[in-house]
Amino acid sequence: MFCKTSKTKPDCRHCIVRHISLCSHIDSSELAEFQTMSKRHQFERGQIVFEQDDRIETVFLITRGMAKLYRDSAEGKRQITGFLGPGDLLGSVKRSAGAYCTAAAITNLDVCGFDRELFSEFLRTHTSLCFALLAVAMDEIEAQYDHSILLGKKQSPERLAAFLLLLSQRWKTEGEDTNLAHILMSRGDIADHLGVTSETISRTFTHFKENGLIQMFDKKSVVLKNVPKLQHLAGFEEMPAHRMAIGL
Amino acid sequence: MFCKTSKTKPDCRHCIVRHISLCSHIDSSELAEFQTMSKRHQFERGQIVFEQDDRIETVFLITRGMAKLYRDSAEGKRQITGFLGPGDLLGSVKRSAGAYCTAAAITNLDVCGFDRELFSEFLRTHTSLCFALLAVAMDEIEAQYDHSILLGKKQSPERLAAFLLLLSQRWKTEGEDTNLAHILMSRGDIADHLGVTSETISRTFTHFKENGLIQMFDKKSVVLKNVPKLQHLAGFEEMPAHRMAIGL
DNA sequence: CGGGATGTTGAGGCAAGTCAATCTAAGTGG
DNA sequence: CCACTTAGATTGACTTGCCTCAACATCCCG
Repeated sequence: MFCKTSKTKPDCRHCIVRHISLCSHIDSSELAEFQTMSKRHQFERGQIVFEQDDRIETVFLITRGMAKLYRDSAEGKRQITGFLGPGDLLGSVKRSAGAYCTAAAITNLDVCGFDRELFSEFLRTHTSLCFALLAVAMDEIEAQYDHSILLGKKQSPERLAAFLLLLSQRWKTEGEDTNLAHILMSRGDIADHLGVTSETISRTFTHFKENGLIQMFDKKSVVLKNVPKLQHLAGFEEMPAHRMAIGL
Repeated sequence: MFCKTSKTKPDCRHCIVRHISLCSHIDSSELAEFQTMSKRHQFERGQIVFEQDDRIETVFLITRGMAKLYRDSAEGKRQITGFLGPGDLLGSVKRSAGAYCTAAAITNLDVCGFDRELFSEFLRTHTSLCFALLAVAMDEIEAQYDHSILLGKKQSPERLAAFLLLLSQRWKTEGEDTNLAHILMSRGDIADHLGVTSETISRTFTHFKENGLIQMFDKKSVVLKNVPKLQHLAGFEEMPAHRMAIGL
């Protein structure tokens, strides 16, 4: 794996994701032991963290930046199963077998790496953390259910509306206006996530602009001008809640 | 909940799903304690086990029959997130909040019911079971990834081929030919699972018959006549493995 | 043996895909 | 600093797979 490994020792106590990640379930007394297992890494924008069917040796906890998870089919089609940000967990604890997805950094990425075996062993001896991870995994299942509904039943405007609302809620920076969405991924990535083509994403964006639903200063930041209408389009009764995600 | 509760005491040691369910991770010494928590129930074909947004008080382990899990949207669209059979777990351990999906019996259904709180407590005190359930949850996430790929990128013949192969592998009865699939659900259910209409399912079935891919004695049982071609259509490099599923 | 539910087949329409031509933005090197 | 390159985004014209609506067939169960 070609990534920078930082020389600075990690300090879990003052970690930026201490309270928004799985680590919030590790109490102070056990934090020291947990910390000794971790190594900081960095990946550059575009770098592959691990490839589908690769054997997973390390699980990563993202502290900064964003990654995409995808699987390519034999015919060259790509489905992006999700995007992961700060506080999210990358890599399957369970399997010594191959990774299900490829993980790639879409921005520069800071992560905390744990040897999979050690992490797994830590889980087996710390029931509360294991239970917490189980809860995260179940949230992930529900999130995937949501995505199945989106892919199975919604048309493209509904899909993009749902995606924009989700973006604006997850990963919003402290104190920032809730109706601003930073689009860190390309149009093609959005398309591969929402099960449409990038052309359709483009057309839907302009359609939203023409109808005053959104406003765009540049291609990477969208202001949601009419949240209720977007929510109605998306079929959301309320705003999606922030959650910890996991990517396998 | 309107369901029959059996008078016969359950005997976990000789349970039909003892070795193909989560219970296989409970060793004999702890089985007695586990057994005292369980109550057998039966649901009739068509009965609702729990409704979406219902508070979950009981988790069920299916011992016989099949259930479907779905969520209805405000506009009356339905997405079936999965089908569950013997050995599969029904109901979220984690949440005291509402169920994500509605669960309905599509055949007569025998289940083992556990009080959610008790089950959750048992997990917190039995790390190996908790870890085993975590592994099941991660398998479920991967299965949902697969389904996202199906819904996001595949056309209807590919979808149906994948579904038939999955059906023939999961829930196959002992010693039965692997290329026979029992279709316990309706065409509409298949459609709502695969993100198409029931008409499209019908048309694709006849298309498969005309091309010698399958043969049907009646509407409920399909013989896979050309598994390699179906696999190629589905984009499967190998047959899907049996797994324990979980439905929330 | 009827009647309601479920499944099949046909005809026509439309949302989104495909292909292709621009437009834009971000580098890169002279 | 500007010309050149390249990747990504947008827009348009055409095509298509699936949906919709509707008619008909079949199954199941009292």
